[in-house]
Order: sequence, then structure tokens, then C-alpha cells
Amino acid sequence: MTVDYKGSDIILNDVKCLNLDLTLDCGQAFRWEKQKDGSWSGVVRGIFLNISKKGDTVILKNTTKENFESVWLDYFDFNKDYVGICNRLKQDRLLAPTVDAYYGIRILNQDSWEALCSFVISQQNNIKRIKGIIGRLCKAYGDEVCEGFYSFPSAQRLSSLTVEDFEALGAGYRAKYLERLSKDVAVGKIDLEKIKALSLDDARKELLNIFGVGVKVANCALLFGFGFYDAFPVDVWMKRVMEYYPNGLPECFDGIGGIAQQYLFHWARNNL
DNA sequence: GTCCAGGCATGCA
DNA sequence: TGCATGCATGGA
Repeated sequence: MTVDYKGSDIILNDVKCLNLDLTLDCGQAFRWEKQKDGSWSGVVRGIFLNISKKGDTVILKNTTKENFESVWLDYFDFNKDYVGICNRLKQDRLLAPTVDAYYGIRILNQDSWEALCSFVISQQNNIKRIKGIIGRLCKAYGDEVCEGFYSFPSAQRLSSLTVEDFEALGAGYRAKYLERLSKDVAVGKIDLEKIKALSLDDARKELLNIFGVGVKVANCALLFGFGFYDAFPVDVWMKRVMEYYPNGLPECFDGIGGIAQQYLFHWARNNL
């Protein structure tokens, strides 16, 4: 991949294994919006971006070299060898056709606070409604970064809300989880940066102590917000997929189970 | 009307 | 330890 800087645009040439439609709308991130021209707009860590792709060329609009290097390079996982990873995953009989069918799904390195909140909201919920709740949360309590696009509100900001405030967003019974989580993170009782530095097992144990966080939500947060590519979330869709692996997961998943999971999740939602 | 969605806390055995 | 149950909401 090579990088060209053209004013407020950044052009990435020769980008392999990236499908924006699949990656930005496959249930791992809930805030990207597809534009009429086919591009995607969103806000990450309080920074707006419009991104599009034609062939192997990616165009990042309205951004800077500084933001590219500090946010987008890591967020889109541009330095990881997804071609190699996909080839390795295709050693598995089920993933061979699945990787081909949905080629270009990547894991987005999301902000840990946003990911944790998002997946607390996701429990016993569907993706459309999850997006609605998170969208209303950001519009009500985030900062308007540019017209119609809002930052994800900080724990500090949300720590002043009541359970009723979260219920008013449509969070349902998860409101009480969000209320306590916001306060605990805001005062440092829960330290997400510290959790990020732990091993996968220790980090999971820490997350499981949080009110409203079980094994599934913990694994989603670990995979999408804490950089643990080996976390393997099993939800109702993945439970159906697990019937295809009666003897456990294959060896080729080691270390990248989360990426395999994301392909299987997408396959399950479209085929089971 | 019933069932379901990127599940979890709680109570009880 | 494992299992049953209640839980908010909106779309199918």
C-alpha cells in the first residue's frame, strides 16, 4: 500500500482485502452511514471521515496526515496482512467458500469505551435497533463534529445521566447497566486502558466483573475495542455455526479467531 | 397476537 | 456448578 496526500484528501493505492460495505455494516460498528454516492461517513474518536473505494484505491476525504497516522491507519487495520490471514483461514473447509463470498471483511480497531457501551446495548437486541439507540445517544450527548455527525459521548459526560435518561433513548432494561458503567468508568473504578494491557484471559475476567457484561459482550468488546484478535464472541447466530465444529475450532484459527468469527457471523446471518 | 434479536442477572437446586 | 426465568423494545 502506498499513500498520497492531496490537500485534505488522502489516497491509498493498492489496498488489498478491504470491502467497505461489508466491514462498516457487518455488526461490529454501528455508526457508519452510507452516502448516496456509495461512500461512507462516520466519526471515530471525535474525528469525522468520509471514505470510499474504487478498485484497489481508497480515498479518505476531509482529513489530515496527522489524523490518518494517529487514527485511521490503526482503525482500518491497514498495516495488518489480511491477504495472508484470509489464505490461512481458508484452510478450514467452511471458511474457504465463506472467505471468498465475503472477501474483505476486516476487524475495526474501535475505541474501547464506545465498543464496550455499544455491546452492552447490543445484548438481546437486533442491529437496526442497536444503531437507533446509539445514534440517539450520540445526538443527545455527543458533540456535533460536522453537520449531522456526532462524537460518541465520553464516560464523563454520561456519568451525570440517570437510568431514566438512558431509558428515554430506548435502551430498555440495559439502561441500568449503562448508568452504572458510565459512572464507574468516569471515576476510574473501571480502567479501560489498564484492561487493554492485560492478557486476553485476564482482560476478559475484568470485563466480566462489570454489571451487565457477560461472556458474549466481553468477547465482542475485547475483539472490537481492545485489540484482542483471538476473542471469539458466540451469540445466537454463532451458536448455530458452532454445530459445524463439533470437535472445536480448527488450528488455523489460532490467534485470529475473531477474524474467522466475523466471516462466520456474516455467513450465518445470510444463510442460516 | 407471537416470536425474535451480536444476553445477562438473579434465584434456586 | 448448572438451569429456569424475567427483562424493554420494535420489527417481522
